[in-house]
Amino acid sequence: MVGEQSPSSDHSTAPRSGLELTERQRTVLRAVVEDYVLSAVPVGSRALVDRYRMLVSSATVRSAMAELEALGLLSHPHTSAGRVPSDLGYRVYVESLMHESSLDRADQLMIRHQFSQVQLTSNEWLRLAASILAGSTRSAAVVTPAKARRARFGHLQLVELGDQSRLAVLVLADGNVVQRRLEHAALERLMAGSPLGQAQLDEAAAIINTDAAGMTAPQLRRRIPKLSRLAAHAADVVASLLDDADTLAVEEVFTAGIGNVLEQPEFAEGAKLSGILEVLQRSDFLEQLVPVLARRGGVTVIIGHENANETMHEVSLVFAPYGEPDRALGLLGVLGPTRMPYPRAIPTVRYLSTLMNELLASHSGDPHD
Amino acid sequence: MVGEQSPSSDHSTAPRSGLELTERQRTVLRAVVEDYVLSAVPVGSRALVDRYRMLVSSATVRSAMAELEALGLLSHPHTSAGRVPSDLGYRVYVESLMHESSLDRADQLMIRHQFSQVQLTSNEWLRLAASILAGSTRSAAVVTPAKARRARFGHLQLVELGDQSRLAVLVLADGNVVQRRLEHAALERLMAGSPLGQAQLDEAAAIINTDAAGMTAPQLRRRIPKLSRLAAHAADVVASLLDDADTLAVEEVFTAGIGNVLEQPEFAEGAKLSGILEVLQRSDFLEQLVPVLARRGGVTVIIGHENANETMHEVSLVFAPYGEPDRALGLLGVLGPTRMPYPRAIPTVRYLSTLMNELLASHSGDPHD
DNA sequence: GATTAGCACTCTCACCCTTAGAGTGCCAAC
DNA sequence: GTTGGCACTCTAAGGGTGAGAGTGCTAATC
Repeated sequence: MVGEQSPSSDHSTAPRSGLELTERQRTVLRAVVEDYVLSAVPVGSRALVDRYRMLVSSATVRSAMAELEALGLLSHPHTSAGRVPSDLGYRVYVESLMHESSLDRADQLMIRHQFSQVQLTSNEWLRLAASILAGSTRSAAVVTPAKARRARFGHLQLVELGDQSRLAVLVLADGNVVQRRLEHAALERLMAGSPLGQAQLDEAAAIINTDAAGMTAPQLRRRIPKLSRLAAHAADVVASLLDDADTLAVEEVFTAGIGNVLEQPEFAEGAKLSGILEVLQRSDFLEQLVPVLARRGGVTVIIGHENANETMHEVSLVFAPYGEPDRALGLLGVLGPTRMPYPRAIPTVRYLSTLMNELLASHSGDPHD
Repeated sequence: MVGEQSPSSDHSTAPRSGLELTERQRTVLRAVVEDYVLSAVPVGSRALVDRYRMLVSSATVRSAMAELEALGLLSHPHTSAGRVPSDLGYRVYVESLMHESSLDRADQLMIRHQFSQVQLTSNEWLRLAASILAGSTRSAAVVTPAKARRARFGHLQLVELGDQSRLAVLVLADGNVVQRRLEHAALERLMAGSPLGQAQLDEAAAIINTDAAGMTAPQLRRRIPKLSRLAAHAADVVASLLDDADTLAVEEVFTAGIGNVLEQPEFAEGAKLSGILEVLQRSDFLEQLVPVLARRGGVTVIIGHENANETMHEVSLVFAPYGEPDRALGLLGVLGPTRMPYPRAIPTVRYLSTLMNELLASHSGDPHD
């Protein structure tokens, strides 16, 4: 897996396995990739010369293709078919051949505008992000909410509701909000039947708020014995809410544009995609991706077999983290066939990740769960 | 569109367009439907006699088939192919031919158990419902959150957070919770720079809480001029939160098991499904379904062309509402090819809808948004 | 009168063959 | 190093054929 940081970044930092291509080979490889991405049809030497107005004969291109095939960058569906890029071919293209522009100013504005229309308070903005990504790249998009690897206590509020029940609202350190309606009976029993007023609830919350700042669930549990009865009960509730936040993990995945991928000829038989969708919904797949993406930062491209999961061997991912590594971290990106318009997908993912960073920062810890 | 209420309900209440079938025709139609649902292959007279140990000859079955075809219940892909049920054929089958059993006791327990594992506080339980539905029917499942058609005020709490910002937590009359972090500057400006303490926030909230019970956004807005400056500002925030709750509407749709449908031969070319997925994501489609399902109550089956939307002409829906009509109403159901195992899908959808009703009622208005 | 056996007929599907065309690889010439 | 030429290969599309499944009809049977 190799990625890159920004349009101006040095793509050559990646392990290149000592590949030194001639200028001609580079030109041919680039042309093959770009033609194939557009047409989905294996591309022959003749067609290449015609379409890209090359000043050499098809025979010359043919020999360059043969060299590239020997290097493992192109392959042959069968003897008399044109060439198709291999995963490694796409890799080299992404690393050093692609003309990558940043996103159109107009597109940027349009995207920004759409975000301005929606409240960051709900999950809607993640849905929006997925839908923008999918529309703009014509691939399937995936977005996970930004949350801390380990939920930490931020602030607790116990709210007396009109109907006699209570609501615990827990703001996590990463800005997410978890809430739970408390059973009437349980609390009441603790107080030997005497009804609890908002005042007592506030008192219990205040104890926890000063005591538990930044704590994880186990840390908080260790403190429980030292607390008063009411506060201990509240702490117990909080600890279990923290557990919830931990286990939910990356369960919530927003996808969009699956139809785009279904339309691609490589997935003409729909059954191919069904396994991939399943993997995507399984929490472990994206979860394993989090540390990798976080460490690399910026956009990471994973092409076909580079994917650890075998089911994903026929697709490419273009992903980026957003949020802050030690605070709340989410993922976003697109999934498509390896024959993906990388020069379009990469800047779009990059722009959206920086934009979402920005939104997250400006609303500093805005709840969106 | 015709549905039915419970396993013991009278299916014959539905408009039958005066169809009177002989016993033989009924047997043959039932066999054709059940065979075709399993095999996905047009079924011929001979195969039917063999597989269902009918005590008549294939010629007899043939003439019954011809009669059924004349009635529009079966059709012929081409002259020398077997018969395939028409949408109307499925309709009659669902109405009066199907042996519908309620869900296995074991299945019921398993489903119940899975729900006991998950907090009803988050959207996770809707996701779970979708995933159970999809797994149990091997179709695609769709679940929308239960919410009131028109959001009404329930209870407001303004929370002073540790980091100087504030959180407005609004509990709707239907039990859903909406929240928004308030911009620091805006509130402060109103108070001419003097910092707001929790006491003042509580005061503002208290005014609204006594004043605005059960109000919709426009109703609340009409009251704003009569309120104090701080309370008016709070009311403004609440009104906009109510707006949010209204417009989000059915936007949030949980789907699962799309892969199941992709595996069906009728969707072998994935492109067919892409349009359907799109329609499903469009809010208006499910939204239009809400009143229909609510009015009918119980399970509603919509087969192929019975679907108002043309894109959906090749699929069937088995849907039911859950929640309370005038309070919070959600939808759940499955989507699959018209060749769907109705005797399995219908009881599953029915059981899940009653179960979710039960859960919703026992947690009476439990927040799950 | 319903049921059935028999039979001619129809249509698809799988198979094979053939051909056109695209593309390759190689080699000798430039 | 590049190129034109050429033999070779392989696919994809088209057409023909036969087997098989299924139908509809009719005349005979119960």
